[in-house]
Amino acid sequence: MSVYPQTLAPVLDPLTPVQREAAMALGRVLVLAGAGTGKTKTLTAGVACRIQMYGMRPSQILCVTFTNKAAQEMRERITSVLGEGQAPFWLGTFHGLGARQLRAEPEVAQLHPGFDIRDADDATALIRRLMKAMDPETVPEPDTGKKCDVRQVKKMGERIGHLKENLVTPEAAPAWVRGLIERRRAARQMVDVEGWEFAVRLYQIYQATLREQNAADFSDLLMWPTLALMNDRFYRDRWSQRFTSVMADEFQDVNRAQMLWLTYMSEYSRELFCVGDDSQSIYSWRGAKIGFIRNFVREFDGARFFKLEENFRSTHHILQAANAIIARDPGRIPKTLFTQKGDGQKIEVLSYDYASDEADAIAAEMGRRAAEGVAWHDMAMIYRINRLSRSLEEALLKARIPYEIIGDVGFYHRAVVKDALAFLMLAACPDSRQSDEAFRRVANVPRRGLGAKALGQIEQEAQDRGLSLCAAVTTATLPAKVRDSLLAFRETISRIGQIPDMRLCDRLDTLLKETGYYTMWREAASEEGETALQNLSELVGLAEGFTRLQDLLEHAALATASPNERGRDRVQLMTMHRAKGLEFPHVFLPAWEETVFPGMGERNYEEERRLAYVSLTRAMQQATISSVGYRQGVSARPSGFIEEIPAEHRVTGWLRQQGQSKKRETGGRFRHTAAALDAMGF
DNA sequence: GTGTCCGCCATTTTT
DNA sequence: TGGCGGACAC
Repeated sequence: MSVYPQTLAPVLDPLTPVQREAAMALGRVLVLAGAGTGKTKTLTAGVACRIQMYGMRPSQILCVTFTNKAAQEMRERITSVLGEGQAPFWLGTFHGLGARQLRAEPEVAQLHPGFDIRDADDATALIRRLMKAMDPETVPEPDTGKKCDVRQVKKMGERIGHLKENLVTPEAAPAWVRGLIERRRAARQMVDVEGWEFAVRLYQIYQATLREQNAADFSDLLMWPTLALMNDRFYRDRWSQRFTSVMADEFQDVNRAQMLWLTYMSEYSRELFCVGDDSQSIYSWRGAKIGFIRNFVREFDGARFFKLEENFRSTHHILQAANAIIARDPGRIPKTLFTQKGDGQKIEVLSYDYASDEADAIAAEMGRRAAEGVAWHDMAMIYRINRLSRSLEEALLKARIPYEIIGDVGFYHRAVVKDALAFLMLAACPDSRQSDEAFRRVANVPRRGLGAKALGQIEQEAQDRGLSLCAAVTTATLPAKVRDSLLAFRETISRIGQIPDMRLCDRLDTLLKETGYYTMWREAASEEGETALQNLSELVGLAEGFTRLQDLLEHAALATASPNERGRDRVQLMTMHRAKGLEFPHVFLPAWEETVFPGMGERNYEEERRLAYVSLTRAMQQATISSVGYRQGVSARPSGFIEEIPAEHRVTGWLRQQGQSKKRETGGRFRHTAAALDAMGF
């Protein structure tokens, strides 16, 4: 056993030998951490070792995660172990750290200090607008025949994102796409040539517009620093010499830009510590490249490799089921989870006639378990697609079971909140093009008679005279009524914007008051208006914590979680993707049917398999899989994944089954507990 | 020109 | 079930 300083005992003593060795390892390190094997714990210990054992300063450690939640958790853990101020200064999400790096030298993205960060919604809105503005005939019309419907906009947004993930600038895009088309053709794959060519043109206009507005989208935050690291030796030296160690969480999910960023940032130190699990790679559709984790050891000569296989979460049957399913994932790094917990319960496999039966039965069983003392929040329903939550929700409502759907629109993405921030933005710089999008958003809220025509006039005027939209209002040719109301609006906004020494939150409150925004919602006198007002007061309260507008805006763009208190005692509902990283004693997995799960098309079959692995390994004590014979009027058959679970680890019917449904006797294979039937009123 | 109603359509979504 | 685009009426 290795020797380590006494101060590290609280961190290292509780670790397993492999975890400890991994945490203490230096150089290029890959820790393959199976589900529930203490990934975060090991990473945290790694940070602690670097500081306490190897004498690195917290300011010299770069530690990156994907989610704010993970970053926050790490920060808390490190602080609790090493003390206040000991967490790395450069600890955050890829986007958060990229933003920080870009703020330091915005010129690498051809931006100016104080640039704006556009979230996904903003970017989509901009793309939609630009697509509409482009010659409509050049917009590719797929099967639907619609001009530029949501799907088309989404697809184009994805393509632009794809280009950026691959570090393709607008200038380089035409050649790159030509290459892509060639490659696909050579591989005899279908290529949407016209669509891609359109995407390139759109990308160029989109990026030019962002630049004009001094704004960066999410992908920019990483693409431009990475390009600078790649192409500018001095930039690279400057940045990589800052860090004696670079550490990454959820490494299986990194895309090309992120991988290169990590590589360059650690070029000087040659210290790159990555933790992840290739079996939990479920974001390929967002650009994640599973190859980076699978080829890590080959890629970096002399890299050290550790495998964490002892699971501290689930019981034996659950792990065996998960192991059996993931064992068939081709190309995986072999890994077998084991536990010292007991056998536990076998996986329950159930089938029903209809989706409503399934939902009712799950609700009833949840009620039963709650009656036996299981807390509501210790039970979760995890499904493949959001659409399924509706029927499940209905059943829970009917059974009066408290539930919470994880994955609703985050607080900062709500329209009201974005409106409010737009007022602030507009007030801060009405005469800058940077606030053009803010103007578009709220100039007509509440209604000031500004429609497409009038906006067109303003746009024209702004274009001709090089003004911001807000400034162009003064001289644009507009109907008198519209002009007057907009001028009044403009006056209000800039007056409040210029009040000196006003706190951000007070300014916001005043803006909302005087622009009639509060009144609009109050007069709506609807439930929606009610929550809007609540959100607004919440936002005003939140703004108290910020001095600079830019900080509030950045926080709003990069943060997602609602500031609401979480963890009330409710059953948790979420998608499989959302469930990654979480754990629940009781997990229900409905709709394991072919075409639902695995989803349609065999293209991403391997990833669907990994989703099965992720889903099953969320369960600590009991996992219940179900399927139905008919869903939405069409017959369905059980997911192939079900029979991949060895028979000795699964059982058909509720484990504590007490009786069979009379109603189902004819069907034969449909079973329910007596309690479930009672609850259903049979 | 703008506001409103209707009908169509949906994977997964860490930032 | 809801978000969006498009067709209509003021």
